[in-house]
Amino acid sequence: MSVNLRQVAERAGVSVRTVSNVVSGFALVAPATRERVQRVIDELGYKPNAAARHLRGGRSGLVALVLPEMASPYFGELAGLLADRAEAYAWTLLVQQTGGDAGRERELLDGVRAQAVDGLIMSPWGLSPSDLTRRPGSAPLVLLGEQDAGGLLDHVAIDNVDAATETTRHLIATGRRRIAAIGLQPHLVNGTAARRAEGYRRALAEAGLPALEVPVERLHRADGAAAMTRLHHSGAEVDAVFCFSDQLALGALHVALSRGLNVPGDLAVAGFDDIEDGRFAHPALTTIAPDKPALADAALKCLSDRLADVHAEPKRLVVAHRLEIRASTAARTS
Amino acid sequence: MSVNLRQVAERAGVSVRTVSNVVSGFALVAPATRERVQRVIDELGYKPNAAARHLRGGRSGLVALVLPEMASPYFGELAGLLADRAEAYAWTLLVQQTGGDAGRERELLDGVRAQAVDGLIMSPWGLSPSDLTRRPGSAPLVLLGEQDAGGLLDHVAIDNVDAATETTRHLIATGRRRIAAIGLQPHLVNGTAARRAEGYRRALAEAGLPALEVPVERLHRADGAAAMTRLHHSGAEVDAVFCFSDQLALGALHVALSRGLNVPGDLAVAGFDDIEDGRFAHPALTTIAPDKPALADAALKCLSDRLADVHAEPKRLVVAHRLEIRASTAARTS
DNA sequence: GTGAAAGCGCTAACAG
DNA sequence: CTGTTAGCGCTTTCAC
Repeated sequence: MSVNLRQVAERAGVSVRTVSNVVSGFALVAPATRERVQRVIDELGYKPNAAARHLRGGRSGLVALVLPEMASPYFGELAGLLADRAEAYAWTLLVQQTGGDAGRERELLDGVRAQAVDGLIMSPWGLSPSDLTRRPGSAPLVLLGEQDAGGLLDHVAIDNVDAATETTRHLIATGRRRIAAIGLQPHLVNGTAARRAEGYRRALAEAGLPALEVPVERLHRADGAAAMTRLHHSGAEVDAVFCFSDQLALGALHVALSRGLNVPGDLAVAGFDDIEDGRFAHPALTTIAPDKPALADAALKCLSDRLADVHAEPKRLVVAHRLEIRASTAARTS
Repeated sequence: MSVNLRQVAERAGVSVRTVSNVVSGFALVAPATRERVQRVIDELGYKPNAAARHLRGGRSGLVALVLPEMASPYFGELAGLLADRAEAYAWTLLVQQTGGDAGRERELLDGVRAQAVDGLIMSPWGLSPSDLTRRPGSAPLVLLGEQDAGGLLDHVAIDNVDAATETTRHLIATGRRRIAAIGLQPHLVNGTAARRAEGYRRALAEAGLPALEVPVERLHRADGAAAMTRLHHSGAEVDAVFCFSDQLALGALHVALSRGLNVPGDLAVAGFDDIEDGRFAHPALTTIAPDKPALADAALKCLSDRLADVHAEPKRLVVAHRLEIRASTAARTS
């Protein structure tokens, strides 16, 4: 078994209290004592027991990250950033996947783990904001994504309406007139797709252009491909598609290229999220680039603030985004 | 604060022992008592305290996943599979990133967290197998990837030499004669790239063809792009590139297409890992598809077996792979 | 500056 | 079948 405080204390000829002081570094200890104790700690390879600290102090040093899926490039990047930056708060990240399922989200929110972590960072798809406010006493929760919970929950996100408006305006500015949107998810309560659709419609309305919206089941490449195929079969003449995620856009792009379309000549394609794939696609994908490091920092900071003051006013943090214009939406040279 | 055993016991008019029995379900409890206690548990919303259980029982229900980076599609997919399947073992996954850095790997392996988890699943890049065997008493470790630790460590992997041989033979069979390999990492002790290079050389030797190896710094798309650019500038005439990861291949593909090359007409491109990107690239990427679900299952099973018997003989588990032939290496129609 | 001891919530050995 | 209780390793209050 591993070494404990008492063994270190005995060996160093001091009490456990003193060893504890040396380890935590807070209380005053005579320099000579401190050095002697430290030597014994190194010698014995003493490591404080996390379970005992947790039990005693009520803090585990663990933060749960609850995501629809880690394999998605967007969430993968975000998880990586969060894991790295969590270190500044002495937190370790624990990841749990929901598949976007409401039942599973509920389960993870109410489960044993939710009480054993210092906080949760979650990107809900299935649960509505009002569902999310109804939770028995588990750890503080910070949401990723715009969630209209009537100011009752902390959340961090970009301004999706604005980003979508900007993207659609860009497509219009490059001379496109028949612009389809791929990515509405009518079956989800999650408002992100709805907000992007709102921005899309707004820009089209400004220009007096008609909207053409193609719903999808999920947000994978295959869904983008299927939507593009449906769009094609519908006979709709389209000169641009705005996809609500880069994955959808890459799927759509794949189908367009396979059908022999010239992108951006015949069809412009824009995405959302700025995943690495999109930068190396051919043509490279125009996209909305959220400031992901800022998003990760904001989420952690928000959680940290909440822990410091449980009764503070819930925050709504908006992080920056940037329209990243690449080859897939270049203006037609006609 | 939250409810504990004692409060449930008092309310139900039984001892903590009985409540504990009801919760764990192991010991015998009279049906009437069980029901009464269960009702109080539900009423009070009692949830067992993970810290106390951990302290008492020595098991945290946590498994650390130590990876170079979560944002990489391959590791993202694997992490997702592991997180899902860990549930069958009642484990929650905790993820830590190393960036492939040896110091960081050491740190995570020896740190406090490594003692507070039931086990670790790790994909080492910086530490050599012999480094990995030198560990003070932390939790059991299962390695991902072929690690020649002289049979001292549990590890699960595909047969990299075989997979690379197969891929190279395929390129030769489609009529390619000047086949470059992109992805050696001479600065890393990790043997994976070396094994793939071995398979590549073997197949070339069989056919009496020369090898042309391009090293890379890391395994991102940008590195593949840089390698392809260097290859081009070197003036080497090449009709196929075998990249040791799909990310490298996608970077190389991007550069090739940007230079106006026809893929697969002028140049065949093959990758490794079967990430979703590759399937939707244009042309779709030929690749080695490891059986990732099997890999995840094997790693968890291996860890579970190790926990059950600390002194069992270390295992070397080999999971299946399949050469997935797609458009990027189609035979030339000349 | 340092020691003694209580107690966080749980499990399981011991008693009945 | 159920009650009582020691103790997992740590922090911290209280004494000295």
